[in-house]
Amino acid sequence: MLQRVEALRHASPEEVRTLVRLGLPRAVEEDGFFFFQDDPAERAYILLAGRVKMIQVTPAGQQVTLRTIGPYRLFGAIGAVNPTATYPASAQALQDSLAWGIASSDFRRLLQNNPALLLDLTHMTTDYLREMQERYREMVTEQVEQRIARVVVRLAGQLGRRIPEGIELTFSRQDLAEIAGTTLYTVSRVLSGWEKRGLILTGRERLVILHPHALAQLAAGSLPPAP
Amino acid sequence: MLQRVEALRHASPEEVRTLVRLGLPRAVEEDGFFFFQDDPAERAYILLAGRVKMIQVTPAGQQVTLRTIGPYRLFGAIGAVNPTATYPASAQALQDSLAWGIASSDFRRLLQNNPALLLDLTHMTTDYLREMQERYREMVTEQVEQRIARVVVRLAGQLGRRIPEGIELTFSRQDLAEIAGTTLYTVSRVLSGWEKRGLILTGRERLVILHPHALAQLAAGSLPPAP
DNA sequence: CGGGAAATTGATCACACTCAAGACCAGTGG
DNA sequence: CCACTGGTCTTGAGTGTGATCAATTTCCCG
Repeated sequence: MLQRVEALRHASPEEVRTLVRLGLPRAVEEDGFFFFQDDPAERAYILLAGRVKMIQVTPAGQQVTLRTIGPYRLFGAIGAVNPTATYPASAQALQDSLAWGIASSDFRRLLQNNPALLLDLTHMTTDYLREMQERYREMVTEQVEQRIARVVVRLAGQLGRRIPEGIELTFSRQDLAEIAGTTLYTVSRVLSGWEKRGLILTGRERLVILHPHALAQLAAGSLPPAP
Repeated sequence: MLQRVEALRHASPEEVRTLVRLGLPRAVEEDGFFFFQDDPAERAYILLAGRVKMIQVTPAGQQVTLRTIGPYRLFGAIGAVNPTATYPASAQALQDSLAWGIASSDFRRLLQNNPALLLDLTHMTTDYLREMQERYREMVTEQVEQRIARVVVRLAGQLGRRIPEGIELTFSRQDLAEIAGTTLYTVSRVLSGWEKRGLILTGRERLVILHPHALAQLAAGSLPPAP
């Protein structure tokens, strides 16, 4: 099962067994938290089932979603590796979720003994860093509609389900707003506009992308926004 | 000289010598580029003198500054390590600058042979990632004045010079605007406001922080913005 | 001095946020 | 089976922040 985790591609079967032995499963129900921002980073997690979002909360209570995690992906690892030894964000379950937790000390020991694994982790980190840099630029320079399009396209690639009509996503307007850095009102208006134009179907906590290509053009800015 | 580079703390003297032998110096004058976004990442650099900004340019020509690099700091390394093998941003000299360039292949070989170095790089990357996540959240949730205050405080810590009156920074309004993700007009207005309030002195491509504490409060949001 | 870039300041405007009211929908219990 | 309830979503109206545009002014350096 853990072989499907891209972070463990270079782990030996024996090391995987060690991880299984040292780690322990942790189930969190919808809206529950695996850990909170600034808590001491005691464990790194591998998500086995469900969906988790990494968020930061401002003093004023506003939520910003940094990314969403799907099955077989690592989370909390930055905190586990970083010298500050605290989590930089909170991890909240979007659905009932199950993860495998590995103590940070075990995780670090594993990395020390296996440079290939450490290299993999570095690649994952730099990939994520690239993405954050891109999203930062997008946040600064692009308008809301384009940003929302980017979010939808990205989520479709990561967590979309193919159905006959197109690609289905299950996110509330609020979820999308927190990811795109806007309000649920704006998201609602934009999605309504797309539906009128025939690009998507919308529903409660659900949307179906009918024309992925058109959405991708919107995201890239090559298609003008609605009139 | 290269011992002062935090990325090489765990390099053996012999490895440092190897780097000196394998690398080559590269001087770039003000406004020149060390490399461009999306170019193949042929070298990683250590800045020896001057100042360099990492930027992304949008299709429309807008510039976003991701970070500024001071002496003895590494840049271009993410591109050199990442599997995509391209630079995620362009590196432009803010002043006449000198850097030591190391071929990516040599850099990767060094990391493979010395896991401690790789670990250091991982720490640097995760630190930077933390910072990007924070700045992303700030960009989404905070108002301009607060963001500009954050930029000024951060730059003061990294590149400020102590002078009798306070801390001196040499950045144009345009520079600050690109870092804070706003326009030079807004930066100008905000700085004028601070000067009227006696928090700073301003000049051409220059500002002096008289009351670091008050600015820090502005950055933290605990001091209300100007009326 | 004079040229040119940097900075200031005013006027205008648009995007998206805020607040408010109500419609819609899904699940629950009588 | 239907009414109720709570949460999600929609839509409208009003507003404010900060971008944009334009016109000077200031400053530095040659």
